[in-house]
Amino acid sequence: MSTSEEWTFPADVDREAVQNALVEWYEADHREFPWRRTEDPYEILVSEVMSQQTQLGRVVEAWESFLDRWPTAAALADADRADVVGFWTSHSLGYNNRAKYLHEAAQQVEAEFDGAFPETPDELQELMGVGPYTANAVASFAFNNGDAVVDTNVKRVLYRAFDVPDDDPTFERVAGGLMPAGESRVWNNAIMELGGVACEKTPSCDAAGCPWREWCHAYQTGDFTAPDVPTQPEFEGSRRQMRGRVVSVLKEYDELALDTLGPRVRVDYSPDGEHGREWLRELVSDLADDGLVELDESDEGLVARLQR
DNA sequence: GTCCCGGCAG
DNA sequence: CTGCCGGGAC
Repeated sequence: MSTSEEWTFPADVDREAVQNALVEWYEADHREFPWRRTEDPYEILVSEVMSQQTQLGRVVEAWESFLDRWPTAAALADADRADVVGFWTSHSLGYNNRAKYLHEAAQQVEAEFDGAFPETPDELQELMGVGPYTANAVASFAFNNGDAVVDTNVKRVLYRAFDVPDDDPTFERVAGGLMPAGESRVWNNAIMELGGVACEKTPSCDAAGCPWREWCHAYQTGDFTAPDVPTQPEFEGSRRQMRGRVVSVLKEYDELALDTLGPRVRVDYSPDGEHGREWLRELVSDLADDGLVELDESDEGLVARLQR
């Protein structure tokens, strides 16, 4: 195990051979995803946002029908927020905030970039919901103009193959240094493919024909430890689950009084109980602060609806 | 239970 | 830097 100070790429390893081996391995065979056949930055951004914390297999259908409904950034920018969030929840795409971010990003492209999609990682990061990973991914896959992406896959691969210390700035430096200049499109696809089908948590080096076996520190030593990924809190019964239910229920109605919404969110809802009106009002109020839900006074008291 | 091509707000 | 954000698949 090495430390992060002065970590340098192993001197006895031929970087160019490492690069070529991976690119050739990728080009010989890889999974076909529809977003790997487009260079439209909007279409790629949609795929990247959907892919965050959601398995790729489940994204394919959602991606196609999302683009069917909102084919361009301009079309999405004109959509109602409620429709975009409603689509998100009905396709079980997770974190509804990401639907809002995507909607906002589309509006930024129209308003701040005059309809011309940004092409550099720095400009892309100005879009809502786009951080370092997504910016480099879109710049790479749409414009072949990105830096090395660093996600949990890439970290795991570098950590195992070259014993890179588990430290974000080091991962970034090493990933950047390993990427062949001007080839971000194929490279970032290839290294993430490696993490996805060969160097998974439980690795399949031989079965997947990993192209780095001859250099791989883990393959040599048999120690396939991976960097720690913070384990997520329990989902069942969580606040996140309840938020999801609120959005999912509101999608089916124009508006709903809190005491009508409550029982559809929790079977044990009772207005004055522990998980009652106060609890629900706070939950919905936070969703309102997030821009996902609206909360209004009416004759029947407080009513909630998806935010337009 | 654990994983999944992160990012935002405080 | 920390807490938080959904939900299906395995």
